Amino acid sequence: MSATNPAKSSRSKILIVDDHAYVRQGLREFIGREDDLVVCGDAEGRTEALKLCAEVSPHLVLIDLSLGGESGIDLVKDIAIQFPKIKMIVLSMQDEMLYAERVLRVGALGYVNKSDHPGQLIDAIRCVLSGGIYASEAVKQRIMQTMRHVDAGGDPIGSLSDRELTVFEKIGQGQGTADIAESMNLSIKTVETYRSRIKTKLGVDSSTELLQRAVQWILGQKV
Amino acid sequence: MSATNPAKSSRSKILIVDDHAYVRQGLREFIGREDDLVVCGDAEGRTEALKLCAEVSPHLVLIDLSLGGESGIDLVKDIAIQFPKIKMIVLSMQDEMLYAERVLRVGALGYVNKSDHPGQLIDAIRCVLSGGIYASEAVKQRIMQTMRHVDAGGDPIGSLSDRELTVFEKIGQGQGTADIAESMNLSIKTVETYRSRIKTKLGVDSSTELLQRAVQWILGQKV
DNA sequence: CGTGGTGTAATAAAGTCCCTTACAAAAAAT
DNA sequence: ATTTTTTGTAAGGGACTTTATTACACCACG
Repeated sequence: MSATNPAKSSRSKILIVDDHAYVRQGLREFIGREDDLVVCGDAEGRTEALKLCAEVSPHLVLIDLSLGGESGIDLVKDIAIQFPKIKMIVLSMQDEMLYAERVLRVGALGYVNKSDHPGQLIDAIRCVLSGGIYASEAVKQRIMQTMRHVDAGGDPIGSLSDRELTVFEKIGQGQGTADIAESMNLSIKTVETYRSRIKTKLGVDSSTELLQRAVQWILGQKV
Repeated sequence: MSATNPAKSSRSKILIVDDHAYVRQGLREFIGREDDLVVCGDAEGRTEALKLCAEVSPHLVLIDLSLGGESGIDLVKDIAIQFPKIKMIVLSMQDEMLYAERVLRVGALGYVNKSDHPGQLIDAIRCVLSGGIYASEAVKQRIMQTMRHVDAGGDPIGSLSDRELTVFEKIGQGQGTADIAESMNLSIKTVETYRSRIKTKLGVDSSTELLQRAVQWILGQKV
């Protein structure tokens, strides 16, 4: 059978998950143009996606991170557990860095930005289908940078020392350096040292980013 | 000529502006299925959109609010001034009343949510093309309410001016003052002024709190 | 026994924040 | 129709924060 029509039988089945009908339609179009790929279904939300994974056994699922209300990350986790053979690529319109690491850690094999050229998505799909991991240069570098300071554990926040973690939490609660120093009975200078060590460990450059990460962490890191 | 083929000559020309290729493609599909409408072009950003308005004179422009870096509101303003006859509908993925009001005030005639059923968009297009103004019940009610007493008692974020809101969003994305100044082509000093006006309007004292609020707003606007 | 991470803190230069002022254009109020 | 307020833009200057670099004692791990 495969000998009769290798082209058709080797088409890889892609499932699309996005909460916007327009995006689903657009993705169908772009993917449908490739003759080694075929869209085998689309889902608006998580339950529908899981149902289709079971029914059509896609080779790869394309997941939008912001599934209106629901969290795309949860879907990634669910699929990783329930269907370990299905590969996943996450599509996001958010600022890369924030989510790329998380998403790759919980089981996705690729991360593509929605505003990238559609050709990149196709490249990513082929790359992941043939056993690779796909991420932009920037993301890869960032991950390397973070990994450098982390021992196999995964979560860079786990590598913070006790005092560093305390400071990190207080930062996330909106306290400034002076407040923290006071509440911990330390010199401002000491708190500054912790801040800079935290920044190094998390691979963060600016104080704004540090605060952003801390606030997110405090808000339940559930994205 | 028009007698020979009335159906074709009366098709209304629609221009699509969205920064995501997938959404543009999806919209093309959905709109193309209607036989009284035709997509006469699509643009990724503001300059391209304005160029196409001049070249193809669309009857209606469909504008995505979040044009990656740029602000969709500015585009609406530009088109309203340069092409007063072209009608506009704004598509947004935020289910925010906040944007609807702004956008209708600066010249759009319709506001549709991206996660609504595509049929609603088609309804909105027909409604606007035949001289109406389209907004969901909720939006209409909210506008009435706001018009009655413009004091923004409920949502202080609603009292931010357009530029202030843009800055607020960028703050929430983790951009620092210098980054924002650069991306908006403003002086750092100007951005600082917006920051302090935002702080006054939101009743926030420190920059840490400001960032915290902005991050929360960005991460789902309902924490 | 030294090597490295942790807890503490300082100095100095660069940068940011905050308050104040300014002024033109647009919008709202009177 | 004119006055007042808001918006968009920007600067000056003092206070404060951040960043980079250095220091040193302490404890633990190999």
